[in-house]
Amino acid sequence: MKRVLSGIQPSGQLHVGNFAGAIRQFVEMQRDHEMYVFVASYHALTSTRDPRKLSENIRQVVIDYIAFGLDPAPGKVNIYLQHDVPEVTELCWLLSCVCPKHMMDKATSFKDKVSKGLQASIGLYVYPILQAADILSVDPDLVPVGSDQVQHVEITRDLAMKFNHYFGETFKVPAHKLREEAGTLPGVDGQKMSKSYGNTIDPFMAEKPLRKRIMSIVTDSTPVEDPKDPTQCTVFQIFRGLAGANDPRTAELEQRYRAGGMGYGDAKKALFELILEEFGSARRKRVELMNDPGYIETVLRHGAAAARAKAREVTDRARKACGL
RNA sequence: ACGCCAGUAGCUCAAUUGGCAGAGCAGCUGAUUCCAAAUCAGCAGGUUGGGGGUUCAAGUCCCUCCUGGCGUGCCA
Repeated sequence: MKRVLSGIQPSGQLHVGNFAGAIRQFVEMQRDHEMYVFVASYHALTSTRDPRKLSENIRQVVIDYIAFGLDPAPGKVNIYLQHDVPEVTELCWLLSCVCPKHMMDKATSFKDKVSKGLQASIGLYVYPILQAADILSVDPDLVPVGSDQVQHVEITRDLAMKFNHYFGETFKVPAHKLREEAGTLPGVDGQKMSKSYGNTIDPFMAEKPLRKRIMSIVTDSTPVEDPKDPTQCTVFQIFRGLAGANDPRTAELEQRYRAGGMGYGDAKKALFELILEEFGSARRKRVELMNDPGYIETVLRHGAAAARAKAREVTDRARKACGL
């Protein structure tokens, strides 16, 4: 069984774009993979200075992932907090010492963030090394990522190979697995759905605001009676992204677009119903989980124990290899 | 460590010799619309970075601290 590692950012409310883009694939992968999923709490510190909010977000993202269907039962998915595995920071240091500075200078995510006006701490700068440590700490076979993260996995591979070259075979060099980008959804304004654009749809919202949110999706002004091109419509793209391209409901909605006589208001109602249906069990589960903090703690404790056992092995290997 | 510049609504910025803290955008509510967009009407938004002082009156002047940017120096 292949081992898979993935990290998630505790960046506040998740949205249906996250689900279609990544979470759903984790849920599918858990059937036939050994999975390690961690909350990137150290990484989060590169961009937040609000302790209360950070700890809230960390807890919430765990709840939301489980609500979405990640199964934290022993032997299924190991969910843990990054800072519960301090070995990661030691690995980060060992890797830092084989990382040429120019490798970080070239990292596009750093350059992007700085050009957007984010304050550049050393932590943000060496972020890819910490990420390499996350990955290498559990000897994964695969690291599923979006296209924006491919470079970071390449850096991980480079650092692992460099370390192995200098100190002998130590790290398993992981492969990245590009996530299907078909999962990318537009937001209510038609741009890519992203928290930073403020255009997300949160499947856990109360029904009334949720409905309003969906109704506010930007459309063109084609009259009701005219046929419409579904591929040009944000509402349809979101619908298809959530229901699936091969789902009969998607085919039916597509027909109604092409036939004419259906207004965008109806399409939005269909999307609203779809979201309530698809996320109904997640919504209920989330309420249960929020009322059971003890359970979340247990999950995290088990996850941390499993991840830490792996991380110790790897760290021991690395220490010995470099002469410590 | 020292020096210079800056900090006003979520964002970008105004505010005359010290004289009622404002605008644009974003946001929210309503009208309109199949739903949106656009437009119109309305609403909300603030410890002017914190504290102290001068004054009848401080965003504005003085002191101090904090944060950020830039520069110089010092130590390793």
